[in-house]
Amino acid sequence: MKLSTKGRYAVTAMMDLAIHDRDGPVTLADISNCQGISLSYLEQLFARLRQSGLVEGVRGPGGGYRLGKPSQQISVSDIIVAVDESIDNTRCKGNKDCNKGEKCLTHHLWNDLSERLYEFLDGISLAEFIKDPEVRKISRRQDSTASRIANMFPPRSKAS
Amino acid sequence: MKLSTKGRYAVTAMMDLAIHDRDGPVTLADISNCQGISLSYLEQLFARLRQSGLVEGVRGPGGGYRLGKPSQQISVSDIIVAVDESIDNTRCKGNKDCNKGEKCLTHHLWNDLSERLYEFLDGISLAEFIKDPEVRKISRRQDSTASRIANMFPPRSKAS
DNA sequence: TATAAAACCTACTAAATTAGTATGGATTAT
DNA sequence: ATAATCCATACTAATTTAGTAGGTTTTATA
Repeated sequence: MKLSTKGRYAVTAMMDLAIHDRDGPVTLADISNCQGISLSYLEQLFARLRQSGLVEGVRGPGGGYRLGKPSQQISVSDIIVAVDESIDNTRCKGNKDCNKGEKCLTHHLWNDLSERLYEFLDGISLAEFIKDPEVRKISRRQDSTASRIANMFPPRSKAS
Repeated sequence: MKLSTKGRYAVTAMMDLAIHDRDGPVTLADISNCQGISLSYLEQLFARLRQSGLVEGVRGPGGGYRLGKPSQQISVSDIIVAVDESIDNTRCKGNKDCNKGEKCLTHHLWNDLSERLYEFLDGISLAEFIKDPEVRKISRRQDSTASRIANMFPPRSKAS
């Protein structure tokens, strides 16, 4: 279990999808503008998310990405595991056979901790976030057609 | 809250100190040998840990590092915060004033998540790990004089 | 008191990861 | 046909992680 800005980008992008789930697909250009992440980098992240079945892409105009399954079934762990590579954290995987005895003891303890952390984040689903009162406000403000049209004239700050 | 191999090194090194707490100070050379981390890198990490009061150094022969406070009072969060720099994760700190409205909403949600994670890891102390049955076995095996002498003739693999 | 073990300190370099750029193709609504 | 969008690959830049090198200071102990 690793947690870096890369994972944060993926999680916040997925939150975005969850928030607008009923408004139809969200384009990466939107997320890029809204969250200040480069478009191509997002594409790389979403390639992974797609491979893991967490999102599905819709091609062509009006397309974008939408969640690959209900937000209740997508956990924070799922997202992080999808984008961060495996990390193979100790060689011996906590089997404590990598250097007989003490050397591996701390690896074993670390693996226990890592496992607890994973389970903790696995217990938090995307669905929890869209229940946030702030989210409901935003979400209500944008009916699907309005947001669709708005998406066609994005603010275009400077994020390519 | 960030979680990288750097944080892992610090946590496992601290576990080492906690395990051998009653055996007198543990040298960085030992940890370097046992865990395969370079000595100088450990020195850098321990400089931080010392600044945070999590460890105290004992100079001279027979010296090393020991815990700066009881293992019950040192949480995993404490350790990670000490070594990983702040990460200033979103500019606006979840105040949602960094770009009026939606842009910041996901930041806000991320901060909530980050906070929950922090609290989770803050609830796990070093003391919990040394209760592990494997640990007690190792710990019992090494009385203080034996380990002291052993430390003077380290295995010296290749870690400088 | 000389010696060596260790912490402590600083500057530099190497490796890995994260992030971004560039370019083009494939699909599809309009 | 056009343009919006996903999709894919290759490359570069920036940042972080990790290690190297060279010291100094402190201190137990022979």
